[in-house]
Amino acid sequence: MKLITRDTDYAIRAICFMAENKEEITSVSELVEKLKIPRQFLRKILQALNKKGVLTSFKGKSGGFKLRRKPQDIFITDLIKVFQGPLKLNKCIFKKKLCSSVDRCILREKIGEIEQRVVSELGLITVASLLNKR
Amino acid sequence: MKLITRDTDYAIRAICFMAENKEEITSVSELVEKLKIPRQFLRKILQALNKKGVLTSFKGKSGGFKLRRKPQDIFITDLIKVFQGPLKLNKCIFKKKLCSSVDRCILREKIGEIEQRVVSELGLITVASLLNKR
DNA sequence: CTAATTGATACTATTTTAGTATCATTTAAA
DNA sequence: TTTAAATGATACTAAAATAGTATCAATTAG
Ligand code: FES
Ligand code: FES
Repeated sequence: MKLITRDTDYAIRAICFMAENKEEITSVSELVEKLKIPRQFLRKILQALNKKGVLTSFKGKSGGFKLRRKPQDIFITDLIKVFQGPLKLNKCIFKKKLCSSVDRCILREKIGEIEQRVVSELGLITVASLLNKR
Repeated sequence: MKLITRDTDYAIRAICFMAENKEEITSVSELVEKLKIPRQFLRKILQALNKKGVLTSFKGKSGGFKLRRKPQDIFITDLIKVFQGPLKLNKCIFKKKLCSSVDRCILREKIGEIEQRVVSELGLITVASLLNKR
């Protein structure tokens, strides 16, 4: 049961690197060298982050990527959403068929509550908060 | 991001059925008919539950399965563990490499805390609690 | 002009989840 | 005692999600 998949993971690392290393523009080549992430996979990830408005991209020679927002305004949940879709643990497991003859399902309710918790806890974590304590 | 996979789901339904329907022994055939779960898949699931001590099995004609414990003593987390292994959201995503040059990782800590929450919330749900409100 | 870069897109590989098939063994009951 | 209905064990297949690769086109600093 993974809360964070590989692409989200790599995205977090890349963004942390870019946030620390204050050069305005960082290229894939530099990230590959420093973080040892497979090149094409990382490219795909950064392109997605660009499309979703987390990064800005610069084409051509000496191009690369740059954070579009400040580290304290980039939430881990944003990144999870980009790669893993909306943060839902829920998804009406029982298709409303069985687990309640009445029209409410205890298990689903409970999972809904848990989800709220997870979302709100995760919702507090920003890229900046991952860097602070270094 | 699924908190509960299909096999766990089916296990819960089957066990709820067996808990309600107070006949001592329930056969796969009956469950298949009532719950519309694929036969072989359900068999595999019930066999696993038997091995893990949740159910007892009875071989031969008119055999089947029976709850080994009372519904209030069967926790959803037990079932999750049977099919999905230990309840961990954690798994040191960053392999201790990057996200802290100091030797602690904020993200991991946070996820650890969230995990505790999830586990303790889920830990309160029993099969009995799913049936009560009908 | 050209080498270094991103954009777009299609493809492949691996792992996890879901489901099937089959034969052996057990047992209640005709 | 035979037999049909059950589980035990195990190996197999299918589908979906995750992880990663390959390639060519467009852009741009130098
Ligand atoms: S999970 Fe959908 S009705 Fe219970
Ligand atoms: S997740 Fe392992 S060191 Fe941060």
